[in-house]
Amino acid sequence: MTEPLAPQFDPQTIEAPLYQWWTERELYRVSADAPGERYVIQMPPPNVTAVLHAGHGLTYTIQDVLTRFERMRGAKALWLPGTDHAGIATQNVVEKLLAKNGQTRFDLGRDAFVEQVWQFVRETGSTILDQLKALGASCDWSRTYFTLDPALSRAVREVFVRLHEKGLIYRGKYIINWCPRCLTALSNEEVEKEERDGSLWHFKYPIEDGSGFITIATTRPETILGDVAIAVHPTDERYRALIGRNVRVPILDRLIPIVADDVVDATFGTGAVKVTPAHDATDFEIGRRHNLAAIDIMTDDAKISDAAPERFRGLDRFVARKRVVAEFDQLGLLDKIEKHRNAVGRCYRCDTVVEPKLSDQWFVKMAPLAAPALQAYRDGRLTFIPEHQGDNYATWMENIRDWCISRQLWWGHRIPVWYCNQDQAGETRGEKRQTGGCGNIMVSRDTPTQCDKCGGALRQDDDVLDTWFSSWLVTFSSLGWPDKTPDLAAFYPGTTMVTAPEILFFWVARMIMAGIEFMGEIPFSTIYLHGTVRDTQHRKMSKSLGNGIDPVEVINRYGADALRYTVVSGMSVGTDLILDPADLDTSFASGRHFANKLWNIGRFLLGHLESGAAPLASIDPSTLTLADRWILSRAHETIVTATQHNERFRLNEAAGAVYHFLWSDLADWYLEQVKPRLYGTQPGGDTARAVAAHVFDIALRLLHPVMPFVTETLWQRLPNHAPDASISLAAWPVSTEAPTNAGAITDFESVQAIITAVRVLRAEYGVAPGLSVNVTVGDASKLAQRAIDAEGETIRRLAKIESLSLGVSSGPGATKVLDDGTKITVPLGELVDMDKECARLGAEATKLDGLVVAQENKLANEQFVSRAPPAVIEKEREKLVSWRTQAESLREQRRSLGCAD
RNA sequence: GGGCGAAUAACUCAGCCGGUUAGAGUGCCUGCCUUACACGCAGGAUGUCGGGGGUUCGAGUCCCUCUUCGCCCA
Repeated sequence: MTEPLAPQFDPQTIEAPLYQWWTERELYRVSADAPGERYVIQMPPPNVTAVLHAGHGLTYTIQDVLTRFERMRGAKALWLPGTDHAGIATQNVVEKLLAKNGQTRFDLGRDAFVEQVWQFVRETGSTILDQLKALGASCDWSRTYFTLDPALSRAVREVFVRLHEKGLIYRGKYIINWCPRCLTALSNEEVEKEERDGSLWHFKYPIEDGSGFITIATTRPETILGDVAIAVHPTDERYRALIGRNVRVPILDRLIPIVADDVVDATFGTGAVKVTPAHDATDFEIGRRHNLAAIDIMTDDAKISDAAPERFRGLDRFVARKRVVAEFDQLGLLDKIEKHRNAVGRCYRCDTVVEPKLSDQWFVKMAPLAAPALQAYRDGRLTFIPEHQGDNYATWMENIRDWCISRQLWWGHRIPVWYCNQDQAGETRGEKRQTGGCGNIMVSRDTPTQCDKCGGALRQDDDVLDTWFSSWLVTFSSLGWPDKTPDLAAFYPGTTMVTAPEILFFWVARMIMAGIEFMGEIPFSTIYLHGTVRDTQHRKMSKSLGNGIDPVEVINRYGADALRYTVVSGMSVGTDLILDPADLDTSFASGRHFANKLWNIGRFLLGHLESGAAPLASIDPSTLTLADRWILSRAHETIVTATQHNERFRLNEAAGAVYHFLWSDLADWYLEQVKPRLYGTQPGGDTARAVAAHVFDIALRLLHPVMPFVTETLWQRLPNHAPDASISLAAWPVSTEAPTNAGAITDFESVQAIITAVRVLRAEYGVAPGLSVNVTVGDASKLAQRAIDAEGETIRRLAKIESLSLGVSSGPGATKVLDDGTKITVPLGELVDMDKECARLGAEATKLDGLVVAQENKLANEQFVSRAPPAVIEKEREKLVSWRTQAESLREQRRSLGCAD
């Protein structure tokens, strides 16, 4: 793996072979008995049919960074991958394929259809995993699971049976969210609410005795066909006298009562509402309280059913809505139509308007599971990042509702319930199910062959379980549960959960409940909810909007490292990541540029290390130059910063610190300083090589979690480690600041200040880059003198100085005053425009005078001096001294130039 | 309707426990093909820190309020 570096950085040629090398050597495979403290991240399993999108790119990069960081710190780090069978999504994909041939799943039949889905999954299921590999994901692939694997399916059944035994699973008729296109129930979380402009229709219902009308308001007129009552608030004076009387539903000629119920909002509409128990959750509750019938007026595909008068039957719900309105209008009973904004629920998979529908479904009673999960948060055992997400979690837990877990799909874990009856497959959903046989219902871990009561034939429930009913178990089902495996002991509970906030309730909250219920322990202690990838209009990236970014394309163009760095550095805790899908070049510029820079730093440095480098420890400290001591100090500062930020999930700050160290400190300053020693035009080459190799090694390690490919490529070519070692298993750097380096930072900063001052003056007066200048340093502070003593040669070279002398300059020159009052003067002779120079110095002096006055007032303020901490006061005093000195120095320079006041 | 978040340079964003002459990347301007890198080097310009009020010796940072935008829940 150590061919010479190509002159041009080409991520394509290094990344794929490197990943293969990591995989072949099984570097990220973790066994239960591996040494180290456990660190476990469960990968949120992508849908098995998914292809990588920008959101995946973000979340999986973060997870990989954290895993690689902890692995280098010596942890037994496991990032556990898998894929999700994704019931509705996958079934929809295959149904669409069938539709191309004019077929539906019903044409194939259940078994053939499911087999077809399996075949599809086998063909395409590894796509996203391959894409993850291109991203550089260091997961333990040997553990990859699929939620429909036999082992995980066994866990699903075990959980269903256990919950049933505890009385936490029940079957019941409730209003559920029904998708008339997918023909299945949806959980509350699977329904997306969307505010839209709609109408609020006011209809008049005649009172039975002909004494008048009562007017109701509704947003869904078609449901009038299922009306069984009118409800008003019991304290509503307007309607009090009418309670208990009957009204006639005009277009149905149905007589219904007026009832009083607390849930009616007297301020909404007319204060009187129609009650349709079969098509509205609130109405259902009212119906129960008042013993009202529930008339289901819709078929599964949202057409009007036989329960309605013949002229409505078979109409689409929205056609029926118009028809109902028209009929009221004809009868003169349409009071008015108001504009009304209301939230309509839509299927999160196909965007069809969801129909609240009365149906037989399986539910999990959630309150008993939620209580300990809420307690875990209250006790501080769960940490949310950002912190405020915890409140979201708590609110949801406090108001938890039962979970509808049955889905009328074919792709998924079939519900482990068997009915002893004569009814054959076909008309088996909910209310149409007839009970024959002995009526026994069996809930079983195994697949029973006959009724355990009468020995009769059994029929399994047709429905499958909600996809999340398997994914809420993965923190332990992926480790062998319900068996007590060594893996389970070694890797449960995990450590960190990293995911998008939108699946906090879908998945994260439920995993916590499942973990407590079945393992007796929360499954992870930290939940990092990162932001969302959005376009420049802050819209979520989505297929339908066509505003997505394809990470694979980005990787092909700029490399995974560039993608990863851009994503990590652009994302801080609690904020979204905005990228421009129309301009990938610009969006990924920072990562692209940095990867290239790093490559070239490596090319340069490694080119000078071919004959090896001595370990730093073997170098005589007295041979270290100021620059050496400075870069070593900076390296140690960077270690501390990067480590702390990574620990606090501030990955952007950590990456930024290393970026600055590599680019600004190492490349712009240290490598420039060290060149003569490397070239051999100055002595001290061994020391220079040792220091350079040492700090570069540190920087590569610090950067490795974010940019695994470039860092590995360069690191392997560094001397002083085993030839077949991988940086991904190298130790995370530890800061051990050498005492000899004390003060190196301030001293070298003075070197930088002197060089910069000369460069500024050169630029200001347009001195040709090739031309050397003379420089005099006046009023040199001790600091400046030390800097010149230590790095005079560097100053001369980097600022292109012919002669550098201490003392007062003679003749006209251009001057810069440093923070400590040191005057840097370039005598430029006739090049200097005296008026301009006087004005420039004057402007700077004036600006400083302002600062000085403000600072004097501050320090004269009794309140400040008595109340501010001593350290702050000391700092402010130093500032005042510095500003005064500078101002004085500038004025002095003006006098010497003979500037007019 | 309830809850939460955001508003800082032209753009995308940092700024952590209140004390910096308010930073980075990109873009822009000037000059450089200095044999690691033009995906580069050197220098530069640009800010009522959304408005108003308050707390404090001191506010981009804390509190209140208004405006605008976004998210979640009903």
